[in-house]
Amino acid sequence: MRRKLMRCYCRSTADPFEDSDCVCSFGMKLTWDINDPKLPQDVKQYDTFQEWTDGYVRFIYSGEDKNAQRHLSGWAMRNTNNHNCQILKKSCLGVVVCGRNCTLTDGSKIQLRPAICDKARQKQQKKLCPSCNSSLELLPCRGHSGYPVTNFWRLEGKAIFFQAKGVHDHPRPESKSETEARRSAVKRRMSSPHFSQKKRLLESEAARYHDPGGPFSGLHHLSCVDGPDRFSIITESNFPLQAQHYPSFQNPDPYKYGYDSGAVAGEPVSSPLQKSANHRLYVPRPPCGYDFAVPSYLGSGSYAALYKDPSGSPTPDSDSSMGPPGGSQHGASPLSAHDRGYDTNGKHQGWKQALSKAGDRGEYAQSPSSSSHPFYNSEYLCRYPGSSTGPAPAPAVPPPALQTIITTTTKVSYQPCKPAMLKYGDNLYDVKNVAGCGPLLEAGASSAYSDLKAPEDSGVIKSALAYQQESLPKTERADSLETYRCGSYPSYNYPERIVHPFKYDSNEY
DNA sequence: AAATGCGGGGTAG
DNA sequence: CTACCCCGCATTT
Repeated sequence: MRRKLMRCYCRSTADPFEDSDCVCSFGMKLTWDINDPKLPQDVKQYDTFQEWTDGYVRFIYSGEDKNAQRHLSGWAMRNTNNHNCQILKKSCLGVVVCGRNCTLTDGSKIQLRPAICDKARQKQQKKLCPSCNSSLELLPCRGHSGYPVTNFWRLEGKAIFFQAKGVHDHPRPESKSETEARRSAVKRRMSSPHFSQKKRLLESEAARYHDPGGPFSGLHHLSCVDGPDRFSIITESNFPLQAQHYPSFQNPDPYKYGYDSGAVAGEPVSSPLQKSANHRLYVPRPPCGYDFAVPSYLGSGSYAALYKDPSGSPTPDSDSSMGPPGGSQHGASPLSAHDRGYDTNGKHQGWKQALSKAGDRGEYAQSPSSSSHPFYNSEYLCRYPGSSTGPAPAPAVPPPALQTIITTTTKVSYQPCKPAMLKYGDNLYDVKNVAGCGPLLEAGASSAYSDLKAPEDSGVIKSALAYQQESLPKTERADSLETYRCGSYPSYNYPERIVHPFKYDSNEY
């Protein structure tokens, strides 16, 4: 095995980040790309699991982390074949919303988690909005140059490397744990003796999910009449932002508790009320509060405002749920970002795209937009803060503008499964020693890591980071450059969305 | 029934 | 070639 250089990966990376006080994630401190033939070998510090990653971030989790092992994500990610058995690629399905973008009395929105299974998703989309009865619509994710945001997972020795590319341009769906919790709750309910009776009641009053006076009146959501997966209601705030302030995942696995328990995941600690409180706090969302990723575009209110139903068009195809770019469906050509009125997308699209490209592997994008692109300069957050409100017609132009600076993902070594040579930059590495499909570098590289890729990260990440930084308390723009390598902070991403699983009494099931 | 992964195939730039 | 997407199949949950 040829190790190319530094043994201690840490050393090779920027040292400024080595300090423990650095606010960046450990993964972001290191310079690596999921596609690198060799990843840092001697990782001694791992990041805490991040449920809601957004933007161009990288994390290195412990191989012991259950969530990482399951390749979990709060976003609805589905497996995508990248023909690379060493790297698991997953792309975002977006979020299912009410075709009319109806707003509940409490101002919340319905934001369902798209079913991962194509078949299930089709079914899901045939259901109607529990609140207004209009058809549900799948908002595809197009945060990565018009394509869905992608997440990459790679097991390397004892570490699980995670890399995300793209900035979600849609609200967060109900998290997996929440969905599960809700389902189980429903199940319990269904089995309960009183179920039938209740069901009847619910049905007759389907319309009043949110009774203002109820116990949860302070919260946002309603009960769903349709079934567990029917929907989750979320406050708009859910969207971007705030989450990060939520200190939830500090421990290595805290997250898992959420999953395992019936409790709403992620909110280990708070009671419904509390959540609510948090929620509200963040709602107004300060322009600079998001984790980095997304932006502010959606401010709470904004999202709502923007998303007006256009024609109420019935849900478009169901199954196409996925494929945006192909453009075929959903109108979604990248540009058309939804004609559905979901302007949000459009607005950010431009920059996002720029980002995305840059994000992947590149350096700063030269594209026009890049220069001014929010992601590229810390001004972004503040600039677009309320953008939601603003006009911003976004150039919904797709990828065109960007130049391909980066290669997106899956690129690299494509032959992982077969012993062969990995091409890296200009060099070829013989990987035969490395097990074919096995842990690629693990064996061979025991200690080597070629620090090659730098270009991309720098650019991309930087921007992303800078972006993230905004959300950090003291950090200033100036710092961005310095810290750009840092990723989102663990404690940040946390969904603040509140959902009341138990309120979903619905019937089905 | 769904979620997950895998891998063959096809398409577009 | 690269980067995506679609599909079916098998395995878990």
